[in-house]
Amino acid sequence: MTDQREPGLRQRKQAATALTIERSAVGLVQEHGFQAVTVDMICAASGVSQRTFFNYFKTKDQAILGAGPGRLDERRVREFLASDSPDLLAGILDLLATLAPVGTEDRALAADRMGIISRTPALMQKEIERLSDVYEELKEVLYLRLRRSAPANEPPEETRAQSALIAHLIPGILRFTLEQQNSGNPGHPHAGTEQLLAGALQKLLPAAPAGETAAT
Amino acid sequence: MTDQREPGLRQRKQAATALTIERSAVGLVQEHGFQAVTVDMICAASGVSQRTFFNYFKTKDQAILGAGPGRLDERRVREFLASDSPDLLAGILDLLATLAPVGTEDRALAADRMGIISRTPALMQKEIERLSDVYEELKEVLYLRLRRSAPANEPPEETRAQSALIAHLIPGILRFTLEQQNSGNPGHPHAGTEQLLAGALQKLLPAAPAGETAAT
DNA sequence: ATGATAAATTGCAGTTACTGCAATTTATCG
DNA sequence: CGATAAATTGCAGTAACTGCAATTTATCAT
Repeated sequence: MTDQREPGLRQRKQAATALTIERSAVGLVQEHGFQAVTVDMICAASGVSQRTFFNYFKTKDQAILGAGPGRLDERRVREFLASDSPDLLAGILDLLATLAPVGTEDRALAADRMGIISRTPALMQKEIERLSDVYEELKEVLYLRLRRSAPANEPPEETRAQSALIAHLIPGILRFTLEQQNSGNPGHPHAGTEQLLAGALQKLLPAAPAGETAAT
Repeated sequence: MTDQREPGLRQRKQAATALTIERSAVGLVQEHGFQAVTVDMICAASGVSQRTFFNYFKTKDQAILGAGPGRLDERRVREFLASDSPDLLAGILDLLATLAPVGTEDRALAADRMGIISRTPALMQKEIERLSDVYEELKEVLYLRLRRSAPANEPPEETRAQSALIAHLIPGILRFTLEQQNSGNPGHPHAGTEQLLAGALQKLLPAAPAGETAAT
């Protein structure tokens, strides 16, 4: 196991430049719009060479959206798994909210990020794409959670498929809530989404019996 | 109104080269994989200059995935709107199936396309992205259809939101079904998705009453 | 058929994102 | 302080894509 006791001047500097680059990127996008910002502009604003830029971030998008851990927050996951609340959706959204626009760093940056993401369709697209990396994990977590509340006669296979399906549904829901809160009434966060979803799905599905678990 | 009575040698040639390019693209991807195929390769295989390539297709992806009309098939839409089947999901999937991998052209190409798309995650991503253009339309169609079956006391606003939500959900469902039919049992197309969805959503939502339309 | 006209094809140069490699700077540690 | 390894950088190159000006090619009136 490689130790990581002391922060070290080196690491500190590295973290600093990473932050500088991200801030420059977000700032420039705020000022000029996503399209108009080039990597060279970000480099100039950050005082690093283009090559160094790409040492820090694999893509331009990553610098703007933040490196962001491709993992769910452990503590939240545990809470979610332990929770007995029937409102799964809220739990899931909460789970994702932590990592969506936030990295591990400062608040202002995260807020700015959130702003430009929800204001720029192209960026929202990318952000949701970026989030896809988490779905694998979400699927697993979901499976664990679903198994608890699943009836005994339900084959694990089905529960698994359901987890996968729900995980796939999440980006859409996310996108929808973002879109809603962006256009029209910017007041309430994602209140009512569940009701909406409930109503919508009752119409979507053939019979949707409320007490029977399909055992075809 | 600009007339389009005669096909014209010109238009014919144009359609031909478009097809040639698409076929070359798909063929090359089949042979070398998506990553390894460059625009220049496609151009060489099609006997056109790179500039011409980009006159026909805005992006490399478009050549591989097909230009595909960003619109739903009129006839199908009408059928869908007229239908009384409670199985909305099936209807929607059917609606989308027509345009998903198919353009207006030949079968073999469409089949090959379908193959490489479902085999290449990156391409599936792009394909679903490409489909997003249709969601606006789908949302509208959905609204029209939903309004019919909606209870009288439901505000149109809510129906509208529901349509939007469902439209956003579709890519996820599509992705799921593709994933399912790709891995594991390649037998049945998208059978059981509805049951799965029903089960999953009963768990997703808080109470999900089966007779009441939420009127918060 | 023939030449004028407009459209399509092409070449060329340029921009932007991104990569590999080799050289140089810089932090770290004995 | 000097050796070592890591980070930064420059440079050259690839690949997608765009604009513009020149050229080819289909179309159409004569």
